[in-house]
Amino acid sequence: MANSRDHNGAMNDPPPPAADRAVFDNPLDGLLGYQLRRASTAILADLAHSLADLRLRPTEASVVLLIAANPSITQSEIGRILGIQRANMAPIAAMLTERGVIDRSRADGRSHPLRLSEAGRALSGEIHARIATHEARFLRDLPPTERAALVATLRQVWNADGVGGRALSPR
Amino acid sequence: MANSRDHNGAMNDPPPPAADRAVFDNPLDGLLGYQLRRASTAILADLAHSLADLRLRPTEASVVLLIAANPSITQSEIGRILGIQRANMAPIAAMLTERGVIDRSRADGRSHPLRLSEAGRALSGEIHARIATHEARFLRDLPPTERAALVATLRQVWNADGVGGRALSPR
DNA sequence: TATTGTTATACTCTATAACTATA
DNA sequence: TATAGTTATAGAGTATAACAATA
Repeated sequence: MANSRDHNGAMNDPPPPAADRAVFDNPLDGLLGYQLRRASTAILADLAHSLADLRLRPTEASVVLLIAANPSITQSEIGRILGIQRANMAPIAAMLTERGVIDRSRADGRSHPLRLSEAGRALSGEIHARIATHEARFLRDLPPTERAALVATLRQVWNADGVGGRALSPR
Repeated sequence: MANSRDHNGAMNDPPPPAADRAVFDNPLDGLLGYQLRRASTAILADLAHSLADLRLRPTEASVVLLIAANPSITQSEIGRILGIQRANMAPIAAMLTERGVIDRSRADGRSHPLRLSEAGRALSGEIHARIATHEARFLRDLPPTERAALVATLRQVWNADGVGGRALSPR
């Protein structure tokens, strides 16, 4: 995966020709969308690897953490917060229930408040630990002040509904 | 990283509790991986929408731009640069050839240098224009100095092979 | 032996439509 | 009528294994 030798400190100077082997120009290198995709897939793959022996995928682990922080939250609410369709939450909730990670009370007849079981709380703690180690791998080369700024800027990028309040890509 | 109310270094404070409706805590909000995934999926969906009437998906458009910038590049080389498996490049190159976007010479017997056709160059120009507009939508709220810094920081995140030179998630 | 291109296949995430049962 | 949960299905990106042709 690592080929492009470039790090151009500031913007996008093309990398200096190497003379001994072919050098290619990557016109995507200065694009936010490209860098987001590459960074996101790299960190996601590493997270998947970090969680693999827990038999949890990143999405599933994120659901566990959200339930841990919000006992009695419903599937639909989780989906709205994490950007997961209701339809895609169903098999995740079913799997976590079947594994004994969550308890599904029945409050309403249609709403099912979700809570972690005892085992689920232990699992949640383990997920936290894995994620902390995982994140540190990617953040260790960034000055601490830049870390928070990066996260905050990213939050601003996808939460930007625009100055006029209109949403981007209103699917 | 637990679930405290979150630390955003400077920028977005969490929205003030509304008192009339339930407020949930998102323990993922301070995580780099989470913010990367949300930002990446948002911008990717917008890009897909921006390219839809060209009948190009983001990946395909990125291949066109890379060929435009590097005439005679091979499929394998494109894959190495963009992080696309050789196996996944094949149907993309076949489709672009069938549509008359690229010309495949046969240099080698096994290497096929790719070049844009006349129509391909026009398409490449259109892609550039679409992407410029698209990127501007997500960057317009960021001070210009922060834009380049953000892109450079993201590049650093996924290109960080670590201080010791070992690669992250070496699949 | 190594590389290019290819086919087949599978997994994850995402998306929509349609259904039920409740409210 | 609107919402919660579910099922079925499809699209897109990514991944591996295996093969033929070529170097």
